[in-house]
Amino acid sequence: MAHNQRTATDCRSGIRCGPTPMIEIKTAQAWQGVADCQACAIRAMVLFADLNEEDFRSIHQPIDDLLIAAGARLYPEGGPAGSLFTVRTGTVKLVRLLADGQERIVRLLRAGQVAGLEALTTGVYDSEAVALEDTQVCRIPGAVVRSLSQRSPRLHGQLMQQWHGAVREADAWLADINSGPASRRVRQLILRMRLPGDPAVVRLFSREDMGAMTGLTLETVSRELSALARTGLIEPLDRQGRSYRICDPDALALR
Amino acid sequence: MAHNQRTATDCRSGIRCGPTPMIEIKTAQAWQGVADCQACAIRAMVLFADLNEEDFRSIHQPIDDLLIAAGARLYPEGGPAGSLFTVRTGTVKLVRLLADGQERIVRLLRAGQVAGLEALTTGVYDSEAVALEDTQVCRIPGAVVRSLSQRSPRLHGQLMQQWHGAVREADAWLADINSGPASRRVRQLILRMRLPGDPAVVRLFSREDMGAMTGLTLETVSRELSALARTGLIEPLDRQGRSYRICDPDALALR
DNA sequence: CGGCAAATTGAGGTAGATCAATGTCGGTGG
DNA sequence: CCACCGACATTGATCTACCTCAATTTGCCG
Repeated sequence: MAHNQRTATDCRSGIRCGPTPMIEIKTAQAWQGVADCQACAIRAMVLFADLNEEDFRSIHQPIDDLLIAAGARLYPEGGPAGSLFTVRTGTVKLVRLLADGQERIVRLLRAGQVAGLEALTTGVYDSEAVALEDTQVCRIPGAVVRSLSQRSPRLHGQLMQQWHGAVREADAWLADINSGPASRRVRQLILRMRLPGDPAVVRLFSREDMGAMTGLTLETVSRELSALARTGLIEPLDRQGRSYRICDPDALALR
Repeated sequence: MAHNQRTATDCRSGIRCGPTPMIEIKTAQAWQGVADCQACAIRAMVLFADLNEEDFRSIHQPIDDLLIAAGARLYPEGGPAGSLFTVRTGTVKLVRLLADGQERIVRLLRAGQVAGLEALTTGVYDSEAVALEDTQVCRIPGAVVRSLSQRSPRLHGQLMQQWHGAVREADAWLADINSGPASRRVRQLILRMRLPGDPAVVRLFSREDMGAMTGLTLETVSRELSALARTGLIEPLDRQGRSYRICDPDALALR
């Protein structure tokens, strides 16, 4: 692709707090928070899985529960990284701006993953984070995690796993959906975007975003999707091109 | 690129121990080892920078100093990850094998970086690691680092930095040298491969490896290099196409 | 000197980019 | 309720950057 100059969907608004904005969770209330988080989609916020009450008492900064509207930005590339964000529900894209103004989506984060781990080290966000749909996150000050991770071996282990997951994702992103012909890229992307609850269904994104993920133009992505639908490997479930039924997963996985 | 079927340089030999094979470093000798490592290229083995003698006494498994011959493999993709490897000198490529037999280089590791951090979590290597040139590494059992990292806050911090560096590298690999037209990819790769000691000189690799790094064919890489040399942005320093002088860094960096 | 591996260069074909038109959905206002 | 509008997906027609295939060239080593 000879870099298309179009810019991605506008993210005009900053962080927007939803119905339950800025819920402060600290000390005694923290247990409530943990209980909530353990209840929330599977592993979300596992970071704090085994902290004890004393640990929570030592937290002197607020942990906020935020609802990020679709298209809103969690933080900008190069911005000061004060907090990390555990994704509870929804999807976050990590975007890097190229020198020529193009945007490249380097990774997606979903429930249980953490955005902004940079807050633990350099203090500068390496990429922009934007919600792809309405998304719930917990905003945790980096200092909180840094100090707790010294004390709690299991938090320490969870951080390792988060980092490892990020590296794995990044490598897979390159090897799976940014390698080979257009058809393979789109097919791999589809397989990765299956709903955890129902693997026979995918929720996709704007063709522009899908292009920024695969390194293709939006037109090529659209054509490939149409071709897959025509061949019967997938079947549209709506008329906006966002949901598809996967009819033949094995055929999609072919090379 | 419609996936070229050629396979990468053969890595027939396994790990080969060089002139100083299997030097066991433990307990009392460990201090020697640390001293050596601090002397070795800049930050190599910073992982152990601030451990004390008691920490070293608690190491019950051998830490080996290995010399990996160019082309030899440290570990295979999917293999059991028992150890991690700090690179002291040389260059290691991390390779992922695609479904169609193609190989994709997802990252390079140089002095001060660590290969096989997976040994700290899943215990399975996510990618193959192969020395691109004669390379010195320290092989450290994952169990050693796991247990020490509980005790030493600074080792803990060093691990965070290593993970973060890996993610940054992976993202940059995608955004910088796997995006945009062929010329840009090759130029970005050149800029990244400058010698730390002399930023006006680059050491490159086989055109095949460079293709696996950029997602281009070896012919395209060769053509782009020739074009850059013809335009005077770079100048060959040998006749094997491995070393070049960078004449105009700013022009190389252009978009 | 001969043989091999790797780099370079050339000629032609093609996958995907580009430019452009049309179609579809959802919202808004009369 | 319908006409209009803007955003986005789809489809078509060309164009081109890169791949593919293939021939030379170059350097290295026995």
